[in-house]
Amino acid sequence: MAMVSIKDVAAHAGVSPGTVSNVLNRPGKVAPATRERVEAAINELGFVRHGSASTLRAGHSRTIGLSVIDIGNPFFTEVAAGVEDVASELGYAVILGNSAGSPDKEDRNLRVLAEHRVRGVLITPSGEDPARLDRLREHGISVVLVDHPAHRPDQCAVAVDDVAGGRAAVAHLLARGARSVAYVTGPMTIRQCVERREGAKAAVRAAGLDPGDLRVTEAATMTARAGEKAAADLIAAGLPEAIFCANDLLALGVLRALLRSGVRVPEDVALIGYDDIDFAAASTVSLSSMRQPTYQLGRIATELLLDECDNPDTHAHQHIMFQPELIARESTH
Amino acid sequence: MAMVSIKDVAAHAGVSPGTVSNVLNRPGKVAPATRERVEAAINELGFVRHGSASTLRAGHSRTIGLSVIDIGNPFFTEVAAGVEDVASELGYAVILGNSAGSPDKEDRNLRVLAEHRVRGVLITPSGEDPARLDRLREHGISVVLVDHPAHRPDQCAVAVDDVAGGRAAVAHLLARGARSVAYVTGPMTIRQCVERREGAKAAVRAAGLDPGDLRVTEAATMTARAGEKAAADLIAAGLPEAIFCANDLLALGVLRALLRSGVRVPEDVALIGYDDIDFAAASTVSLSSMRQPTYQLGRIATELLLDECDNPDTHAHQHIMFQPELIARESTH
DNA sequence: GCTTGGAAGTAAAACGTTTCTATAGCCGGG
DNA sequence: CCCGGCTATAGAAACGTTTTACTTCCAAGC
Repeated sequence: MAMVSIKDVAAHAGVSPGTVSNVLNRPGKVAPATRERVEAAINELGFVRHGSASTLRAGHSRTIGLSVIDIGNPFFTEVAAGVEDVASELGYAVILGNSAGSPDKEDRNLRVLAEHRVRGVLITPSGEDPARLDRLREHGISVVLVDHPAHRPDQCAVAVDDVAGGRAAVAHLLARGARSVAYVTGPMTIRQCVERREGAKAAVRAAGLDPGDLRVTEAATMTARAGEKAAADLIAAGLPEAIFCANDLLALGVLRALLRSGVRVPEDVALIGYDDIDFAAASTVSLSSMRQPTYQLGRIATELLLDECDNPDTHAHQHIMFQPELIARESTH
Repeated sequence: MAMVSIKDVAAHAGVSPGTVSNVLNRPGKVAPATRERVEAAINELGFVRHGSASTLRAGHSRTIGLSVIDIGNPFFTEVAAGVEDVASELGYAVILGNSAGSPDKEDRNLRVLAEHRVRGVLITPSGEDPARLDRLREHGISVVLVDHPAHRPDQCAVAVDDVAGGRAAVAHLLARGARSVAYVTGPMTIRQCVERREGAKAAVRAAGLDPGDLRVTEAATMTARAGEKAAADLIAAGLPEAIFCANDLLALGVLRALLRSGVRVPEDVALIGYDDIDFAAASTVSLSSMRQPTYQLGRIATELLLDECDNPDTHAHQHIMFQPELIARESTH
């Protein structure tokens, strides 16, 4: 419980607290001899700077927030890895918030981040209400959107083209000869789900079919378990020739349920997922998917955020849009 | 940038700052009428409490740290989900640190947590140096070990019996008739890897074989990619009849490499992993594994930590040891 | 020899809370 | 009518830093 403060260090080294602070923050401003004496005192006493006091006085912290929709989804894990790498390179700590798809929980998390006076927030918003994010900005907290287009011009965003992804996925299924396609999606409150559906419809239309024929099955969550349930529903209602899932977790669940029911993939039904998580390649029938530059998404978003924080004058807001890539595997052979 | 402070709220509501603080922290102590007036002022002005100031004055924060070895491993993700759920139920924020297996990085993360004056730390230590954790305790930061036995009696720990797990896994392989077994492990600096090996040796010995015959292949990281490489080495050196992998990520990599080389699983080689991550059941050949109560690990560790923080007087330190469970699937049929 | 200027360090104020002590107002009992 | 004992609130100090303005010292320039 030895609360060693900057004063103790100062006394021990025979200097004033201000000088210790200078050693910590602007070592160039203090004479080498004194600096060494102070550093020795710091080590001897086991001094650890009190971050809150520092934040309070300096008016800003070296912490950023990361709010994701589902920490159990490898997609977000990989984003988080990219974020963490950049943040720790630049000496920032990351506070993680998992909204679990609930706007309420997301709100609570954002409030916690606001109270911590984080420098900035990286968020994959689960709803479509920009007002909450604007409120953060009013408190001087920068916001960068991850896997989501910008709400406004004076804001950075890093996204992947979901309409194009949905189109490419379904075009691939149709090119294999499928005439009836089902879309298994998560909640339609999630933007990605909506846009991938729009892309899917566009592909159906482009093939000269009726986009209204795209059968949409909405699962409550984007998990493998929900995928199994969706597959059961599809089987009960009569299977289409091909299934497009809004993410790989759903697709893996669908695949498991289909195989358990004796449905052959891809012979009876072709299947494609989205995200190309590592496990897609390793699954029972290896899963076709739409690959996204996930780790890069996290890295670049963090670089943008920290640039905005550290160089507010020269910072130029950017809207970055990646293109997803089709990875064809056994499930659509 | 409107920095609304407690003083502004006080002025707006016609009370003193102390009263506003009471409304925030001990609403019972203030008359209903005044409370309402203050709450109205808070909403009207969009006041957000400055966490750093609060932490500084109160001497403690409502934040805990979580330090894991590999955030990309679904095992830790699920632990993190348990941690996050409990923490957010009790109004705590979680700062996540990913050591990526490097003790250096872990040290840096712990330093960040110490500076933030987190209330406590949950950690799956990547090395075996208790001194660093003791240093945290000296700063008044409680520590609970996750998936690791306690270093000392006055400390909580939640672990799973890795020796028993290793023994059960290899006993299962031997019961299927395998005479030669290889152990594909991560770095031997990781305790889990060592103990699972001890268990494996015990099982070999119990079967009347020479424990020295357990072939050990050490991978640099516990990832699927490292597993693929380990499998290549095994193939080059001559395959055993069965392979036990220290976790499912390694096992999935081994499986992928074996199948690609035309080795049949389980006909030519039986394979078992560890952790029973979700994807084990969904893989090409469904993977046998040792299941651990992962989510519970995170939940219980957090409950212990927060109990230690919130009720230091009545808190009783606990060492909890779960038993893993064998899940047999196709890969060991 | 006197000024000027710079380097090195000190002293004190400030950041926004929480918490302790003090005080004002009120009620009921004697 | 007064006083003890409440409750509700005010006021001020303190938490550990950072930062600004200031002092001291010394060397160089004239």
